[in-house]
Amino acid sequence: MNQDPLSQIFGALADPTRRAILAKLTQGETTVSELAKPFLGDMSLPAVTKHLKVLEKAGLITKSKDAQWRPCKLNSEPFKDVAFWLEQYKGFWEESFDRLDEYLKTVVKSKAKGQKNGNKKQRK
Amino acid sequence: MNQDPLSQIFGALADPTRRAILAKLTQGETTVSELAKPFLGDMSLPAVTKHLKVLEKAGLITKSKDAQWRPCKLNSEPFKDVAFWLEQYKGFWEESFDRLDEYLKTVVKSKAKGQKNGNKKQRK
DNA sequence: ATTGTACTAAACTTTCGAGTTAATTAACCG
DNA sequence: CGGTTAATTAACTCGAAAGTTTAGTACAAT
Repeated sequence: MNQDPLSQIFGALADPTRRAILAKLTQGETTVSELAKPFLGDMSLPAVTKHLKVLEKAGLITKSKDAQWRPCKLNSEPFKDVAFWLEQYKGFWEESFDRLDEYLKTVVKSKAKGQKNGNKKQRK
Repeated sequence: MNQDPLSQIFGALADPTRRAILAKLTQGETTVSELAKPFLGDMSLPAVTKHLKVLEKAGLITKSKDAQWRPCKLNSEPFKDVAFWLEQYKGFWEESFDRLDEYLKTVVKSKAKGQKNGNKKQRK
């Protein structure tokens, strides 16, 4: 896995089991075995432990200690990071005001290139 | 890779090269070699082609044909999917109004369990 | 002390992702 | 046609991710 924060976060989210765990945690803190229950038909407990470790390394959850239990809870920061990253694209899908603007920019760019390369076939 | 849409999307986003490509595409449609330029010091052209294929399979971009060029453009749907998924957690990080509510729920739950299992040591 | 419960660690297998180089297709140009 | 540019395909390496089983740690209850 790439080690930059966003890559770790997205990497952690790219698994339905881990997303299901996160969804469960929106209902509040729970232990590892509680979180594992829905998946024990499909995979072993150590597998779930590993998923939790991935989520933890991405900062999405935090584990604490309570006797032999390891209650897990959600962490908000990575979600904010994703939201912040998404912001960059909000403008993109929410309108097409600046479509014309973008189009004009690419036209200007290829015109400039055209003069440099003679009359070879150009894009646009 | 897991094949459900969200996993493919998040998987595609879990790589800085691919996110850089997406960022570039917010400035408008471009060809493969244009997109590849910033990375040709770090990796080969086929590597970039592969990244584009991952983005395409996730639905994040679309390739078209223009003579020997393959102009790529952004697709909004997957971004919407991510935004929609994130919504589920917005409430979680934006306030702690219902923290007390959640706390009370877990207390009620463990009390009920306590009465079923006698006086064995319980969480909370 | 011993047993039971909650969880983790270690060792291993298997699959898959990310990169490589070399060859190939496809389109244009002279 | 022959050459160039744009991009992909094929075949391969390498490492890491995701799962397994087995064993080990830590704490509590009896």
